[in-house]
Amino acid sequence: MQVEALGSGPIETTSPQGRFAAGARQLDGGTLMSIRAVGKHLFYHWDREPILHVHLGLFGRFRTFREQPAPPPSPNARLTMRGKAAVYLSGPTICELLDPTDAEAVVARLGPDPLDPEADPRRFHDALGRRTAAIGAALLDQGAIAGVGNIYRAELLFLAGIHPDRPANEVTTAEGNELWRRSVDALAVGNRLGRIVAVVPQELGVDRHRALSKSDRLYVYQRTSEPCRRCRTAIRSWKIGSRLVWACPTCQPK
DNA sequence: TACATATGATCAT
DNA sequence: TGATCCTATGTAA
Repeated sequence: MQVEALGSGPIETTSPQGRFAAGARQLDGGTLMSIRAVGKHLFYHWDREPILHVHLGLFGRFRTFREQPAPPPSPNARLTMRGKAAVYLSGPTICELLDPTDAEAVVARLGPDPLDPEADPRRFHDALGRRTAAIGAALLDQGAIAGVGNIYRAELLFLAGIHPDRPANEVTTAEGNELWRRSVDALAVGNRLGRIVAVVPQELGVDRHRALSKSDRLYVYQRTSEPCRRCRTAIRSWKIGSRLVWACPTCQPK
């Protein structure tokens, strides 16, 4: 957890790359109070405004160094935060400062987050009912459900036995409930383990907590032409929009 | 060294 | 739908 790692003292912030120089100057010397995650969006709350909003996107990455002294940041680090530990951010899609009102506006555009105990799954079901596009597209729409990405999309649809091309509004209530339930479970496991693990432990005799290879942790994602782990049918992949999706044609019939 | 690729999202057309 | 942004990594050449 970055809050604990950085500690309760003032944080020194810089932007070696320069693209967040003004923001880093504004944050410099502040104390980090808490970090809130909503879907893929992160909100850093300090002992003063504004709020730091970060979205890692496809390439973004945090590096945390607890040892003293920390190694120097890469020259293209967007933001460095140095307190008790050093945290370096590179390649984010979003790194900006927001007033609380604007931060709330970002959250308001997001669908329910399965990791949030207060999340209202009815908002997810309503969103599906309003969409005629494929359920495979709806699951990547952060306004329908927050936090699901391309890996979870493929794995959740496999777990729920739904073909990715099915129109979202033709997903039954039972299937929608199953999708939500699986999302809550799978994202919680991922959050706990720090990596995406979709396999159900009772199935396949797999222990989620063991150090499994990536392909051991998943059912369909990037397993094209490999046999389905349940029925041995070859996994297929195709594009929905611009992103590849994977599915078992037998376990997820049209 | 070069290129393809990647757990994402926005903008222009 | 396609181009674009951004960084790191693995594989091919």
